Amino acid sequence: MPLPATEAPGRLQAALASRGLRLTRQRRTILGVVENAKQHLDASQILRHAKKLDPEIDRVTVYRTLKLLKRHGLVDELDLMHMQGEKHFYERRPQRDHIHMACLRCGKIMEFESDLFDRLKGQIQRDCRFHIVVSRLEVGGYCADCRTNPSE
Amino acid sequence: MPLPATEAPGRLQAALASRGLRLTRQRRTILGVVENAKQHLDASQILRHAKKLDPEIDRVTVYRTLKLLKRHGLVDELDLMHMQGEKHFYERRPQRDHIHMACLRCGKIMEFESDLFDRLKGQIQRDCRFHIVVSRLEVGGYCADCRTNPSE
DNA sequence: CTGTTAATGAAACTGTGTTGCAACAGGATA
DNA sequence: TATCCTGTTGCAACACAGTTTCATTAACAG
Repeated sequence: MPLPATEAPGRLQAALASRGLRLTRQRRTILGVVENAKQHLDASQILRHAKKLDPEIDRVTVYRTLKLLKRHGLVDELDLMHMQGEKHFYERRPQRDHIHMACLRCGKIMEFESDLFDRLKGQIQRDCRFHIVVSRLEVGGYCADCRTNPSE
Repeated sequence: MPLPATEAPGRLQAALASRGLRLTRQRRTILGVVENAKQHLDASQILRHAKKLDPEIDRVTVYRTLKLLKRHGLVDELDLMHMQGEKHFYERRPQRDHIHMACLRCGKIMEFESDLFDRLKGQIQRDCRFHIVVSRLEVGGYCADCRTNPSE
């Protein structure tokens, strides 16, 4: 469940256009799907949603568009600890990075922002003289519900 | 490049045995390969190394053994930011978690331990009442060498 | 409107990882 | 050391995410 979108819709479209990339019908559709998603979607889910809006869209176009968005830093790719096979999930890159927590029992995905995380990234950049472009912190474990109701 | 192993060799074998799992010839071979690896290896590299020691070994056995080690928390699975396709890399689980930094230009993988990382995980466990079983922090960006010698 | 050029769709292909099953071997027991 | 039970192996076939090739189509600049 991505954190609530606090920015105007169409931000991805605007970002692509400002980089001189062609805004095709298919790209608009896929961008809309990613932008308005209520959960993290994988490529095949994105294709399924996009096909409802435009039945002609092909899965290759979905893969190519996701690759493009990733390369431009407009979406982040997640593994969510590979709980459901090897697929990848996508979300619009947020203003502030967050951590993904995956419950190994109920499969729920939670997000968490933390100053410590921001400070840790600052430390990496300083101490290792490493310029961070993308970061991903995922943890697997057991959520509060599954710890208190292990019988359910 | 995994941090230097500070423990006696054969730790993985001992750990498997203590859990009552069968120590077959093939498992000994694969455990040895993982334990003595100088870099992070993926499944096909582990198979190649294992085949040199035991040409009869099958790739399916490698996959099954890695799955077993992962399930028992004896090895960690890494993605290393998917810089070389979708394969996974493996390393013996260290006493203390570390961060993996992948240079997007030269492909080098660096490791880094940090108190802030330990504190961040503590915060997650407390604030989210989430019991962490496995964690993975990977960052992609540009290393010191590639920042100072962008022309090479 | 037109031309250039990038994007698309369709099919075939890669490569990683999995499954079903008959044959085999670890290791506990006597 | 021989025997048995049961987990493990090897093989072949499979599943599936993601990529490549290339002919066709459509953005959008002029």
